[in-house]
Amino acid sequence: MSTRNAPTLEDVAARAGVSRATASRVINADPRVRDAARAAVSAAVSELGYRPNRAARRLVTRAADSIAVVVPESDERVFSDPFFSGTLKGVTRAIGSLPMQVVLVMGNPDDGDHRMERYLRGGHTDGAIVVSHHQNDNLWRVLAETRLPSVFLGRPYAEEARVPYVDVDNAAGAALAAEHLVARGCRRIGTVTGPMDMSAGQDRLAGWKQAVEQAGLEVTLVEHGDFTAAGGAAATRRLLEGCPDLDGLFVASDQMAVSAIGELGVAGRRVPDDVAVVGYDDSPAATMSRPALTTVVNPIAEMASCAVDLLLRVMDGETVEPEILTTSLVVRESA
Amino acid sequence: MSTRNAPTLEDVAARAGVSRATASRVINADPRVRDAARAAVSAAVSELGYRPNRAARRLVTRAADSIAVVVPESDERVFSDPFFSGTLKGVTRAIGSLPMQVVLVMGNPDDGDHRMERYLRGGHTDGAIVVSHHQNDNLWRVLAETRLPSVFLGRPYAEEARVPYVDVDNAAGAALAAEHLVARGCRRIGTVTGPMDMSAGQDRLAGWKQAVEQAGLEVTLVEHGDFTAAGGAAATRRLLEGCPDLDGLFVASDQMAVSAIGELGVAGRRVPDDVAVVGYDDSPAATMSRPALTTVVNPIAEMASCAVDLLLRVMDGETVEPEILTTSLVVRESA
DNA sequence: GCATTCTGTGAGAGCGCTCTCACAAAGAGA
DNA sequence: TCTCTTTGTGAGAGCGCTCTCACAGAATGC
Repeated sequence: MSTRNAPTLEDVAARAGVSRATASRVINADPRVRDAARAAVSAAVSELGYRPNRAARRLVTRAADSIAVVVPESDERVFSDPFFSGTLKGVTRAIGSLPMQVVLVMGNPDDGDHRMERYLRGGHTDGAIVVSHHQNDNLWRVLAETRLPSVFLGRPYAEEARVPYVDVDNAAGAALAAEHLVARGCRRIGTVTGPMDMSAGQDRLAGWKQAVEQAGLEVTLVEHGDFTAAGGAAATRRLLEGCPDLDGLFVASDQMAVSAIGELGVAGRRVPDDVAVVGYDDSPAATMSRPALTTVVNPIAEMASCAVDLLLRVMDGETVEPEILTTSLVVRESA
Repeated sequence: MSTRNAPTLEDVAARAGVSRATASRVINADPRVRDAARAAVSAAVSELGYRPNRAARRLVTRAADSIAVVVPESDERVFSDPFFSGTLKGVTRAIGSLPMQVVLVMGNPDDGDHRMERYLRGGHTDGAIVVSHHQNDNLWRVLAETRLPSVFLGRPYAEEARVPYVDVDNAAGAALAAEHLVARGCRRIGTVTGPMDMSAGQDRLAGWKQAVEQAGLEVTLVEHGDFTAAGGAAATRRLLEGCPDLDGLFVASDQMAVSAIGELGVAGRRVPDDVAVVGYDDSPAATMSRPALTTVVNPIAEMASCAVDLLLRVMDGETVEPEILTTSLVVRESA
C-alpha cells in the first residue's frame, strides 16, 4: 500500500491478485468477471477499507456531481418559510436517484465578504438553481460571467437578464384571487403585497390591481409586506388604519395571510364575515389555519422539478426557453 | 481548444502564450508572475469562459471538499424544527471560509430503498455529521463499515458504537429544570419526554427523574412526546387527564413546550400561576412564546462548531475523544 | 569581473481512476 | 481437426490539474 495514505484501487488489485482493470470492474458491477476474482476483490475491498476516490473517478467519467440551490435570504428565513422547504424537497425529489448532491447555499448575497458570490465563482458545483432572487443581488450577472449553468426559479427581476427560468403565472393567480373576492361581493378590497424587489411581489400586485380595476373598484388599498409573518401583520395593521371598513383582502403569501387573519382578529374583525381573505401558496399552513385559508395554488414541487429538468438540459449544452406554469384557486373558509 | 468541450487550462495557456504552469499560477494567485503574463492569462480566462475542473484539482491537491450533515428525519421535520436549522447554520458557520461544501442528507434511513445508506456508502462526501440519530437506524454501523470519517451530534444510542460524538449533558440540564420547579414550590411535577429511541430523550428523562426523586416527589407523571408540536400537545393532554392538579411541567423541547402551554391554556390552566413550565433548547420560539419560556440552554451553535472541529480532526486521521458540553437554565416567565 | 542569489518560467511527472484495446483461453460450429 | 466466436483479463493511455525541479536571465555582492 502506498505509504500511509488511503488504499487505492491499485492496492486492492494487488491484494486480490488481479489487475487494476478487473478490480475496477468489480467495484462498478461489471458482469464479465469470474466469480472467484469477484470474491477476491470484494474481500480485499473490505479488508483494506477501500473507498473509491471520487475526484479521480469524476475526472475520467466527466459526470456532473452537484448542483447548488442558491437562496439569497438569511438562514432564519430559509428555515421558517415553507416555500423554501417545499422547493428544496422538490429539487431533492427531482434529482431522485441521480448520483448528484444538492448543496444548499444561503445567505445575504451582498453581505460584506461576498461569500455567496465567491462560492458561485469558485466553481464548486456544476449548476445552480436560484430561488429567491431580488432586484439588487447581482446573482444573474455573476452567473452569466462564470457561465455556470443556472436556472432561476421565479423570473429574474432584471429585464435584460437572459437566463432560463421557470415561473408561475403570478399575475393570473393574483387576478383569480381578486376576482373571487369581487364575485363574493367585496367592495373595498385591499392587498398585502410581497416584497417589491422580487418579480413575484410585483406580478401578484399587478394581477390584483388589474382584476380590481376591471371590477370598477378602487386600487388604492395597497400595503407592502415582505413575505414574513411579522411583515404581513404590520401591513395588515396599516391597511386597517387607513381603511377600517375593508371587506376583502388578498395577501401575497400564506404565511403573511395567516398572520393577517390573526391581526384582523385582534382588531375585532371576523373572517370571512367581515373581511374575506385570500392567501397565496397553498402551503400546509393554509389548511391548518383557522379559518382554513382560501388560497392560490403555487405548484412548488412542480416548479422545482421543472427547474431541475431545465438545469440538466442546460448542463447538457442545450438552449432552453423559460417555462411558465399555471395556477388555480382553492376555495376554503376564509373567502 | 479540445473539440467541443469545456476549455482546459491547456487552452488558456495556449491562448495567453504561456505554459500551463504559469496559467495555473495566475489562477491560483501565485505572486511570482510577471504582470504582462498575468494579464494575458486573465484575459484568456474570461474570453474562453474557463472554469477549473474541480475533480482534476482535487485529485492532485487531495483536499476534502464536502461533508454531509445527515439527518434521519423526514424533510417535514427537518424544516419545521428549529433545532435542525440551528445545527445546519452552526455547521455552515463553522466550516466558515474553508473551501468545503455542506450537503444536507435527510430522510428516513430505513425507507424502503435505503437511499440514505446508499448515499453514505457511495462515498460522495469526505465526512459526515449525524444529527438526529435514533435507536433503530443502523447509521453508526454503516458509517463504521465504510470507514467514512464521522461525528455524531448527540451521543449514539448504542453503547457499543465507538464513534466520536459531541453531546450536551442532557441529564444535568433536565435536572436543572426539575430543580427549578422544585425550588419554586411545585409538588406534582410532570414531564413530557422526547422520543425514547434517542439518547437525548432518555437522558433528559433520567435527569428529571433523578432531581424529582431527590426532592422526595413522585416520578410517575411521565408522558412520551416526539419533539413535535403535535406530539407535545397530545402528551400534555394525557398528563392533564391523569393528574388534573399538575403544578409543574418539564417539557423536553421548546417546540413541545410552546404547544404544551397552548394546551394548558385550552384546559383553563394559567402559566406559570397554575402550572409552571420549563422547556429545553432555548430556541428563538422561547422568547417569542407568551409567556416567555423558562428553558434549558442547548448550545446548538457551539455543538455544531465542536462537531465540525472533531470531524476535521478525524478526517486528518486523528483519534478523538467525545466532547460533552454543559448547559444552564434561562429563567423567563413560564416558571 | 566572477560567483552568488533571486525571479519568472516551462517541462514533465503523477494524482487514482475508467475504458479501450489486444489477447489468451475456452467453447462452438464446420 | 481447424476456424470462429465468446469470455475474462491485463496493459496502458489519458482525464485536467498542481507542483517539483531545472534553468535562463536579471540583480546583487565581493
